[in-house]
Formats: sequence, C-alpha cells, structure tokens
Amino acid sequence: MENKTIADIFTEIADLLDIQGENPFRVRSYRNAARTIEDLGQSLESLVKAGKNLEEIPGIGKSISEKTQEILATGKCRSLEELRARVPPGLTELLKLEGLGPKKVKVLYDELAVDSVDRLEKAAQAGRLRNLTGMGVKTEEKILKSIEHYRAGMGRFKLSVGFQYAEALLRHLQGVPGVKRLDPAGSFRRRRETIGDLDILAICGKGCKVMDRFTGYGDVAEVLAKGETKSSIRLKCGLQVDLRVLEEESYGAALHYFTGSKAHNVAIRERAKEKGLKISEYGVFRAKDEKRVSGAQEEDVFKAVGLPPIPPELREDRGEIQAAERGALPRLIELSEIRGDLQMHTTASDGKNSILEMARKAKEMGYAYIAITDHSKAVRVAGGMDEKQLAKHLKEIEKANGQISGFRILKGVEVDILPDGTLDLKDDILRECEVVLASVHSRFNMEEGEMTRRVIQAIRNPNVKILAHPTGRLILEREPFKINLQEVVKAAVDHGVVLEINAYPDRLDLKDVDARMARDMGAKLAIDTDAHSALQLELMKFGVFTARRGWIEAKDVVNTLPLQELLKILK
DNA sequence: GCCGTTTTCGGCCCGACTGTTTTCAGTCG
Repeated sequence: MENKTIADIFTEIADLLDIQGENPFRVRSYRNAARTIEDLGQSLESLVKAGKNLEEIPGIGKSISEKTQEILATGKCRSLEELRARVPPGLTELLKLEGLGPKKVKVLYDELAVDSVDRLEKAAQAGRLRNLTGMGVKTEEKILKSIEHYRAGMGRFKLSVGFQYAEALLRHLQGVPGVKRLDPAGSFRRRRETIGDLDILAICGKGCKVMDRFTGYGDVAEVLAKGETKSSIRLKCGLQVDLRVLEEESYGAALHYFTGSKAHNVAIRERAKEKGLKISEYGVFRAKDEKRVSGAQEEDVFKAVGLPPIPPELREDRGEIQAAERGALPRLIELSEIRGDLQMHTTASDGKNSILEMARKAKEMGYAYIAITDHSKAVRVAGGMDEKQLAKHLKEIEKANGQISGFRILKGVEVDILPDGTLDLKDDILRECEVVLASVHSRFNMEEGEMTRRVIQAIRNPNVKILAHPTGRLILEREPFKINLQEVVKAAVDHGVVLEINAYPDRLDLKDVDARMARDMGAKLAIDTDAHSALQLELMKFGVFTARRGWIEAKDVVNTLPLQELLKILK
C-alpha cells in the first residue's frame, strides 16, 4: 500500500474531526502524521513488515501507529468508518473552498443540509446563506467566487510555470523608483515542484508607487486586495500573487516567515519559545518584555534559536532542524557543479536540434561533456531507432566529436524497457554505447509486483548504466506507476546502475524524498534534462532544485565528475 | 493525539484580515 493512501486516510479523519468541532490539537496531530507519512521517503508497509516500531517516527504515537497497522492489515480504518457514519464525507470537499473552514461547513450542514459543492452553490444563489449566524451577503458572494475558482481547477502550478510568471512580474516591478529590494518567498523560494501562489516581499522608500504598479500589471484578471503594505492580485492564468512591503529592520524575519514551510516555522518558533524568545514576521523578541532582539537579516532568526542558516529547499520539517543542531546539514549541490548532461534527444528521434547544435550549446553553458540518448524503436511516436539506425547514429556522434574541440560527446541511447522486462535493442549494439539509459514508456498500469520485476530485470542487464525517470510520473497530469521503489533502488545499488533525477519540469523524477531515500540506500544519481532542443538544456536547474530538496550533495551525483572519472563509473 | 535535561499532565506558533458584530469568531498563511 502506498504511503499516500494511508496519509489520505489521516487527512480525512482530521477533516471530519475538525468539522465535528474536536480539539484542534488532536486534529493537528492527524494532519502532522499525514504530512510526515507522505514525506517519509520509504514505504510504511515495508517498515512494518521489517518489524520497525512506527512510534519512533516523530509525530506518530501509539494511536496513529495502531491505526496504520490496522490500515495495512485490513485496508480499512474503523475510526474513519465511524466518523463517516456520523459526518457526511462530502463535507470534507467543502473545506477545500477558499474562505470555508470547519465551523462554517458545520453550520451549513446543520442549518441547510448542505453536503456538497453543488448544494452549496444552489443555496448561495438562492440567498439562503445570508441569514445564518456569522454569515452575510458578502459571505455568499465570496463562496460563489470560491466555487467558480475551485471548479476551474486553478489549483497548483508547476514550478517552471511559476518561474515564467515570477520573472516577468519582477521585471515589471524592478524599475519602480524607490524599490530597494524584491524577493520571491514561499514555496517558490523553497523550489517545491508545484506552487499554489506566489509571494513577493519588498523594501521601498517613502512615497513609492510599487502597489499601483503591481495592481496595474497587464496580466491581472482581478485585484483581490490593495493596501499600503499588502496587495493581492489574481493573474489571468489563475495564479494568485501577493506583494508585501516591509520595514528594513524586520525584513529578515519576514523573509523567513513567508518562505515557510509552515511546519518548519512552527518548529522554529517552538524552539524560540523554549529559549524565552518570540519569533514573528516582525522580528525576534524577548518573551518577557517584548523587546526586539533582531530580525533585519534572515540569519538572525536562525542565530536566535542557536542554529546555522538552513537553505530554503530544506525547510520542510523533515529533520533539517535536528541536522542543523548537530552541525550535520548537507552541503547541497549547486548548479555550477554540474559538468555535463547525460540524457537528451536530437533530430534522430524526437528532438529539434542536431548532435552538434546540442553539443555547442552545452559547451557554451560551461559543460565538459554530454551524452546523446535518442529513443529506441518501441517508442514509435518519438521516432525511435532500430539497431541499424542506431549504429549509423553512433557514427554520426563520432563524427560530431571531430567537429568540436575541448568537449566530449558520449555515444548513448535511451532504450525502452519492454513489458516483459527485456530491452528494445540487442545487447550487441548496446555494448557500442558509452551511456545506456533504460526507461519505461508503455503499459503504465501494471501491478506493482509485475512492474517491479520488469524494471529490475532491465537493471540486471550489464549494458544498462542509468535508470531514467524511474517512476514515470508527469506532474499534475499522470500519477507515477505502481512500483516498489526500495526494491528497485536496492537492485540498482547491487548492479552499479545510476538512478536519474530527470530535470524536465513536468517530470522531476525521482522526486525529492525518493532521491533522498535512494542516496541513503547507497545509490548514485544523475541529474539529466531529457532535453528535446538545445534551449531545453537550460532546464538543468529544476533537476538541481529537486536534488537540493532531497538533501543531495555533489558527491552523490555522477555528472558532477570530470569526464575520465565519469567514464570509469559507466564502464 | 503527541510529547517531555523542568513535565506522564497540561501544554501545544503567531499575527492579520474579513465580515460580522458592537467585542469577536473564523479563516488563512
């Protein structure tokens, strides 16, 4: 069973308890447990099978441990069933609407029997909400807007999409007279794979017109709020952007606060409290007399609680505070440490540029090498090659090597893993390649056991050097296929196969927590763009972001190595 | 429900905004 399945059960329990008006701290315990489980990076099921005591996991105690084991054993959770019998499960969907929380949902259900988004919409349109306690005409209007927004599916955006909007908007704001500083914060700054909204912080001089400039941006669909220190807009694409203007003396505290994550902030504040301090977005204060201690720089916040600065990508309350305390924070990989790119496509299959064009762009980026890895024949839609075509293509690569100096183009292929676990090309031709990536492009809906065996069989082929996009997911579009990733990682370690962090922004596969788990199990990683044009080689940064979120260091990543050392590993 | 170099009971992060109210509850980040 997937961790996500178990986490979803605890989230639903939390929602249902919340609506019932349960103790909010009890509710929070379930939410914390759900988040911890989802982020765990290793399967709870296998931990339980291995006899591990789940109560050793922070945030999981006796009750949630027992429920987890019940869920794993029976596929059900009695507490959840009992709650569902008491509270209509449709109510949890209402919580997803902006502006609706547990209290209002309960009133809506008790007074008007509203138990679905559709019924809520009808009630609001009929003007039946305005008479309820705590609600009025404005609440009605807000709810109708929320429903519209919810239905439009304007949920989260891929990080790469966020980058496009953020960069354009920052350019728009940068030239405004009086603007001294601008920083994106939030999940964008933590480089999460998706973002829900965009937070921008600013320091401005007196009389600065930055808010007018902000709400007057050409791409604005709606101005949600406009004030002296905070304004919110919704862009035409549905992305909400908040701009906050702050004082210089509290800027560091605000940057820390608005970067999050929420769970990280809570943990930092708990620590501050133990030390007799109070941390808010306005600074670090002494608890006894409210006197400000510091807060101009972000480091001040960490310093106040006795910690070294923690990089934004790690701030998820996944052990970074404990690691910082021990002086054991990783030295995270940097984009500048990448020396080459080991997966890309050319006009020989479904790419847009030639071998030489890819190589020249890579050289211009400061790389020392690339591998050309076009598709094999099973991937028909991508113009995959058979043995004969690949043999000719490898000659083309050799020829291109003669046309570029101080740079090495490695002969490679992305060979398809067929449903039975065999490879799409004969071993003879694979032996000719310096970089063989293997990957799954078909039959995504296999049973977990079958898919795991399929991929492990490919890993056992001695010609295979890298397992590419190991889980096959497409962010916001396609779930990863079912596979026992820990068994796959173990096989990869045993057979010296490198696991890929695919940097293509739709994939980011392995994802952060999986990459961390793989490295902890002893695996080596490669960060590759899977570029289908020369320009897409620039997408490497998204792979590096994912790696950093997975606590990965340069020494874990084979394409930070000089060419000769890389070749030794690939041999 | 979880947690404990003060605690096995009694805490559990902090502040702003909104809309509904005449002093505050609910929601959000």
